[in-house]
Amino acid sequence: MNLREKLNQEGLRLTHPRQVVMSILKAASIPLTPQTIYQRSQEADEDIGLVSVYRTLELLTELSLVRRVHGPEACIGYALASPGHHHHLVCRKCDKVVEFSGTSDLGQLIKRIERQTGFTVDGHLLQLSGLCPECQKEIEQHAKQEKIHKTG
Amino acid sequence: MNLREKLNQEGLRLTHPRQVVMSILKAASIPLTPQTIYQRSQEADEDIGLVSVYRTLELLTELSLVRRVHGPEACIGYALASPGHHHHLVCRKCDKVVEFSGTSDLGQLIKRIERQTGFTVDGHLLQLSGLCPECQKEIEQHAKQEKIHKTG
DNA sequence: TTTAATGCAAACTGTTTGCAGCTCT
DNA sequence: AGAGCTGCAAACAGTTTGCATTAAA
Repeated sequence: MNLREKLNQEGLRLTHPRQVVMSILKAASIPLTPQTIYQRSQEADEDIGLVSVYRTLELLTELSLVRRVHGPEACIGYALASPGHHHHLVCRKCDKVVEFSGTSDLGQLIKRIERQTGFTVDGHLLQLSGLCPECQKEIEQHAKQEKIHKTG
Repeated sequence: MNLREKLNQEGLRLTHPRQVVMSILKAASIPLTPQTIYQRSQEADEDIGLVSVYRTLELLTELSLVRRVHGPEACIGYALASPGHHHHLVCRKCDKVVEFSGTSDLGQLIKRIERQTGFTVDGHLLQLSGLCPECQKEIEQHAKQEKIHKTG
C-alpha cells in the first residue's frame, strides 16, 4: 500500500508538505531534525512551513512510517545512579524507576548486528518499560471490582 | 567515597545547591526534570536557582552519580522506518543510521529482569551506536598515515 | 463542495550565557 | 585569599497554538 492509500484509508490527505517531508527523509541516510527538514525543503525550492513539518512528523510517526531516533542527551528526566547498573526499567503507570545491568546479555545481540551490518558497536542505549508490582496489583484490584460490579 | 570527597578530588566544591539536588534525587523514586527539582527545592525551603539545577545535573551526570532517563518522545531526530525493523544503529562519526530487529534476542534479558524486579515488561527502547564500515576504513587510513609520518 | 490541512504570527516552554557578587576550601 | 560557584536577567532555540486561507477529495 502506498502513502496516498494509507492516508486516505484514515480520511487523511496526501498533501504537498507531506510528500516533501517523506521524500526528504527517504533521501537522507542520517536522522534529521524538523529544522533540517525545513531547510532542505527550502533548498529544494519546495517551500513548506516549519509548522507543517512538525505536524507531518507527528503524523508519520503515528503511522509508523517514520521513527524517532534517540540519543544519550535526549532525556525526560534524571535519576540517581547506582554504581554498576546502567539501564533503567520504568513503570508506565507511576513512573517508578529501577536500575538493572544488562551488558552481558546484550553481547550476543550486538555480535549478530555487527556481523550483519559491518558496523562496529561500542555503545548502547537500553531502557525497558512496564508495570511495577504495586501497579500490577492495583490493576488486578480494578479488574475484580469491575467483575463484582457487573455480576452483582 | 562520599560526595564531598569525589568533588574535592576534581578540585570541585560541595555547595548547598549540589547537596540539595542530590538529596532531592535520593528521595525520589521517579525520574525528575530540572523544573521539578527546582520546585521541590522551593517547597523544602531550600531555595536554589534553576540555573544551578541545570549546571548541577550536568556535573553529576558527568560524574556518573546521576543518569539520564530516556523516553519514546525524547529524540534527536527522525528517520524513515522500514517495516519490521524497530531499532536503530547509528554511526557516531557520520550519523549514518541503519535499522535492525532485535526483539527475539531481547526476550531472554527481559525474562531475567522480570524475575529479578517483579515488574512486567511490555516495552523497550534499544539503540546501538558505533562506527559504520566507511568510517572504520577512514580511521584505519588515518592510522596508517600517522605511522608513515612518524617513522619516515 | 466540504472539510482537512496549511502557514503565518504570536505565544510559550525549556535551556543557556554573561556577569557581578558570594562562598567554599 | 582566591578560584569555583551562584543566581539574576536576558538572550536564545525549539515547539505549539489560534485562526483565516487554501486545496485535496
